[in-house]
Amino acid sequence: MDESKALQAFAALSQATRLQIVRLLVKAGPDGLAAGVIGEAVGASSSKASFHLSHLEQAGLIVSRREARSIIYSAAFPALAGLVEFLMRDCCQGHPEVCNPAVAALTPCC
Amino acid sequence: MDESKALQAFAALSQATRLQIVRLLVKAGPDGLAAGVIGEAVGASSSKASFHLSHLEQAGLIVSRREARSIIYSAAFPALAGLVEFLMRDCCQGHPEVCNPAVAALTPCC
DNA sequence: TCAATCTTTCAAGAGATGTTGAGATATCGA
DNA sequence: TCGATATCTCAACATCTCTTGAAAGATTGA
Repeated sequence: MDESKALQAFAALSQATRLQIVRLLVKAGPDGLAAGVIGEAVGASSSKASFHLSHLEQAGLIVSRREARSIIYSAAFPALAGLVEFLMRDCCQGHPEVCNPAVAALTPCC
Repeated sequence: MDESKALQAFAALSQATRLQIVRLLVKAGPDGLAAGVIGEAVGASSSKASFHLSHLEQAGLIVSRREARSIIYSAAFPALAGLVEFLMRDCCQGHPEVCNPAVAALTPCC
């Protein structure tokens, strides 16, 4: 993950509809959800949902695959992990206690 | 960390100068850096640096304290950890392997 | 092939955001 | 107090982003 990719990812996450979508797909897991289901879940028109889904895919935060008439989107977990790593890189510098909370925040779920 | 706070934080991180500043302060650790030093490090005028530092502080990602004539900014590590936790909340749903990379990304530094 | 379903693309308007330079505010040493 | 240093505030301008509705593209079952 380089700086320009991270910028793009943060920009993608800085919009209410898109953040809702990513969290929905993180919860949905690897199976993902169809575009129409996502749009309905976040209260967006098909055009609006498509616009934001493209934006997120372009940023590398989600991936898509076609399944019959539907397009299924799912979270790009490695990209999300890379984003976290990029943000906290070199965070300790001899003070492990300052970034330990970030690790602690993730461990309960895994 | 609630959704609107997370949105604000991601918006703050979605701008090149601001992302540079946060990473600089993450590396600098709890001691922080003076506004002037930060501005110079990222190649921003005093006005530009001040604008972005305010933005980041308003988003809760950095904190400031006055020290003589300087204002010292430092990373708000708990807020960064909260952001990570918000993004990955409920990520596993029976598939621990999908979010383990995010944890692995942070552990080497601590 | 035809009609139905699901999704994407396009253009235009409204609104939000970043940059700039000048000036204001706060602190300190003489 | 006065001048110097460090930082912030303000307004105007240019630019980017989001939303909307209509139309186009892809896929499937009859």
